[in-house]
Amino acid sequence: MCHALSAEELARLAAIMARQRIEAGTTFIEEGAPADELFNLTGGTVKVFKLLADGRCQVTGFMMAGDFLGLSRGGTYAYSATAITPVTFCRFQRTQLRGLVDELPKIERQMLGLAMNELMAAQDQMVLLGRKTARERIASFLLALSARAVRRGQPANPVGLPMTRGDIADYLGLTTETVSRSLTQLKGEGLISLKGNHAATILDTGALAAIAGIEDGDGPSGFDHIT
Amino acid sequence: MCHALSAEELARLAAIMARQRIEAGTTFIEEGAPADELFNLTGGTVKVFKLLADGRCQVTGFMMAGDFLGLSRGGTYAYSATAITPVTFCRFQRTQLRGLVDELPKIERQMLGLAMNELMAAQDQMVLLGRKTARERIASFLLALSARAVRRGQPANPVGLPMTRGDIADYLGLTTETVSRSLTQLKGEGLISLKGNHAATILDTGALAAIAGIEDGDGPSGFDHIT
DNA sequence: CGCGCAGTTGACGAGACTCAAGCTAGGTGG
DNA sequence: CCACCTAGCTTGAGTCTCGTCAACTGCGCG
Repeated sequence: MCHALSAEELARLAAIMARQRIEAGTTFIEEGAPADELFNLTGGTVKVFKLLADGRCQVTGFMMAGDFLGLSRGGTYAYSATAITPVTFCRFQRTQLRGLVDELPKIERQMLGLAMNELMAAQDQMVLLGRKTARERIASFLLALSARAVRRGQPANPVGLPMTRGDIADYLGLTTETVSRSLTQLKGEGLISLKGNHAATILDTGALAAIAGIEDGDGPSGFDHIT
Repeated sequence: MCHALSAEELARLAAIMARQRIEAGTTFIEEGAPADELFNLTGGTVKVFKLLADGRCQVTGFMMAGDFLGLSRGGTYAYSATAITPVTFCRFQRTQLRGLVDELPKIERQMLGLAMNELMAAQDQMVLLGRKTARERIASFLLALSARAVRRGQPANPVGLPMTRGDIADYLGLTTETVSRSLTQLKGEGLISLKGNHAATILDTGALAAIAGIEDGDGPSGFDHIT
């Protein structure tokens, strides 16, 4: 990231944080609960989601190492978060971080960058949810996961799918059955192959991108600082 | 807003900005164009949208006075923006604002606040697009507009609808016809009344909120500073 | 007065959801 | 080491909501 913190600044951060590890399946943020803490993921994958009164679920994102969690509104968390693999994170008291931020504006700049990137991802997701077909959603999803892996210095293939089909469905605004059918269809066309339930290989990136709508993955990557 | 700028700071901002007025229908930001400028709306309503290759459109938001525009990625705008009423705004050169931000961290804090609020709105919209029925989307939309009006010190009713049915459809992930049918249906049930094509009155807020899923409008309002 | 666009209404069809069986894989215990 | 067990996945059949296509209405403006 372009405005990295200095060693001294990192040390100050370290002073107020606690490292922790939780197992898969643990819900460590609940929408509506008092928002006292912030989390910075260091490993594993987390699903962030919101529920409607009747239980319908929308996953708003899958978070990985480096992502921040704990967005709040009116003193309570704006969403729930559940580990879908074993997860490690740093935990901060909101009040402590607030004081630190006053002294280290750089933190604010970093957070602004993270927020902007999330906002752009959210807008891409709105296009997906509002206007794409099931097939297009699945293609976009696979490409986005692959692109994210590359950005993290991992190979583009195979694409890890730590979440269940149900989680994918709740992320893409579909049902488990439709996710399964679409994956099977893409496999049948030779565009992807599936390795067990939690990995896929993209065999024809071009064709998949054409289906997805050509915004190849999450998009190029970072935002340009300031709005 | 909680961290307002001082008069001196506002004056410094004023030095690098230009006020402007554009008429309805003008597209003043185009997705993919070089992102040299930032915009701060002072009046009117703007639709922000993204297009797919085949012309499908997703409106990601309707912006009003006080909102910032100009999010970019890789040096180009991440979305398009079109005035749906006559619009006034302040225009900044990105390069100039960047220099100013280095001197006035408060600006960054304000932008972080705006970004966070937009992010929360985007997450609510993802729930709407991914999991709500047409009827629920329309109910949510009307309540959100009404709540936003109240937040701006305007009456809750009637709700102004400056955009066309097509714009509403592109915002809610529906078609013009479905928007029209849903509005007619709610009117038939006595929950709302329609005044011409560009205003609605909410007659039964409770019933509408029950349909919408009870996150009454945009939600309480502001975020709590820091993630 | 009439043209034109926005909106409404209707008939029909398609894509995704629901409900219901089977199937697989990974983990457990014998 | 293997058989079982169960959650998760796949597949199928039928349904329904919403999209598509088309006609009509009504308002605003020249």
